[in-house]
Amino acid sequence: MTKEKGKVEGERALPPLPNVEKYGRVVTRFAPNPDCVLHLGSARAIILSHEYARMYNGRFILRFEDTDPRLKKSSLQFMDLIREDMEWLGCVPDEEYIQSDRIEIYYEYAERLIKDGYAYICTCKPEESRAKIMFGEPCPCRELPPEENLRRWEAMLSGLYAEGEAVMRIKTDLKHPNPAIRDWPAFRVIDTKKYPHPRVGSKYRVWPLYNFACGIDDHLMGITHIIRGKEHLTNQERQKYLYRYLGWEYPEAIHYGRLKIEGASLSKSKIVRGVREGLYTGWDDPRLATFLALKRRGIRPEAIRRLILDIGPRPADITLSWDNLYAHNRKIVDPIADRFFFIWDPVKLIVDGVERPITVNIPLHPDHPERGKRTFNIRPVNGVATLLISGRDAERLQPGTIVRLMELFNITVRGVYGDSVRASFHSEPYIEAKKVGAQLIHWLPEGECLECNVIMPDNSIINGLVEKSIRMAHPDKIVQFERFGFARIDSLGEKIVAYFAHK
RNA sequence: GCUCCGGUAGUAUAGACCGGUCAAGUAUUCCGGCCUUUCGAGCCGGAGACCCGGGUUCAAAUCCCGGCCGGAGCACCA
Repeated sequence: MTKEKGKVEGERALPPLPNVEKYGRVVTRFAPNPDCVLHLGSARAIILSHEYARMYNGRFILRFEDTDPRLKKSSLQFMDLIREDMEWLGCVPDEEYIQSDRIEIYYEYAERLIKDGYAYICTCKPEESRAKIMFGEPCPCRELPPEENLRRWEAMLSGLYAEGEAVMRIKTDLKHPNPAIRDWPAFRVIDTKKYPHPRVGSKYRVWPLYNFACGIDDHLMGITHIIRGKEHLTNQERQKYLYRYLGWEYPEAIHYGRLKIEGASLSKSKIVRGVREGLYTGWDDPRLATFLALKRRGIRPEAIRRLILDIGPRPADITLSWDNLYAHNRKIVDPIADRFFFIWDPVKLIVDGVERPITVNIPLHPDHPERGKRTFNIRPVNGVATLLISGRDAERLQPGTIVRLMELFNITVRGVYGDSVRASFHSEPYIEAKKVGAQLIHWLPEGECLECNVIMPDNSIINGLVEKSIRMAHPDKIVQFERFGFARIDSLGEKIVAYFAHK
């Protein structure tokens, strides 16, 4: 093993995959149930699987596991949204499969296992078989000869059993110390007249369970390295029986720990329910940790990728801090975000002693003057200029202090009169402000600004005004509102709408 | 209750398989300084961690045992 874990530009290299040399080519997969949009919780499986495939010049497969038309119903809409999410993330699969297309394949293997005496059709009441298994005792069905089981299987397929009346189980070890491993269920009956599958309707009424479909597919698709959460550890044990009976070798499996992010729920059912009930504004509600929400807030996919690479595949449970994501994103976004003045909670600033009109040009980016400038015009009336400053700054202006209006001039604060702040022109050069250590604040000329709503991560709205040059931007652009934070321009209509990313 | 998996600074991660070079590295966060016409970025410095108790050993973050804490599974869900 190499001692140097080559670090590229602050990006952590992933630890090597086990036994790569055993396989001709690394093949990984991401296998979601399309019953929700993707979120940060899925990021680890997707990005790690994709990254490892890329690292070893292998293949990355997307497999939709839509085998529950009843409880965890999938939908075509989610399949499309998942594909879009993955493309946005930069994890485009080399191949795509959908399990509801492969039902007949699963049937073939089911039959083979029954014939070989490794599986049986159990027609006991669900509670009864559960109890027997807990005690490690066989039910009468388990002892039936393969021919009888085959007959029952045919009956299952032809619709002779209703929901709950028959289930196919894989024989394992009834004395296994972990009851979860004992004779696990592989197929059940679903009344698809009542619960039609979104893709294949009521074509099938016998549906494979997770361990069967997943186990068969991982082998058939040549998956060499399975990367998934450690909640699947017992599933691995279950599936190993399947592999033994079929004479297959189980792939390498990496089980990473549970990922949480402070303050956000990564539960798919809660997200789906919340959106359906109108608790959230949609899949991209800023309070959610869905990729759609992160995207809308101006989090770049590359930041998510770096975060996940940072975290790696270790099995310890972790709770991420948003700061961690923001730090990555800031590094990506800071060099490209144009700067604008945004005044929240605006307060009038009336400055006297301004003898002539002034036009100032301020670079769109302090480090990249070549990118252009924005222009402001101040037209004093009888030596009095009316500007706007943020309420938070206004509160802190003590009478008598000198303050620099960024890129404009220095003022001496007189005091607050009514709802406006009064001040007098002090001097123009920046050096004067520097000499006295004056505070720098940003401003807008009255009449040269547009209304702007910034949607915050908690879905609250900050009302304010933004300079008219914001029209130079376009929707989806990430900008920095100086002394406020980074935000993504959402729309440039009558009223400007932006989503706050982070400081 | 049963089965399994974890526990390094506020957060995340390296080191653990193959004990010493780890009085523990890195990123972020926080604090201070420099720089800068942003409370942004950059640069420099600082603070901050091996869950606890035993054992093995010349030597333990690393191996073993016990405890504590956290998580997952025990569905005719995935």
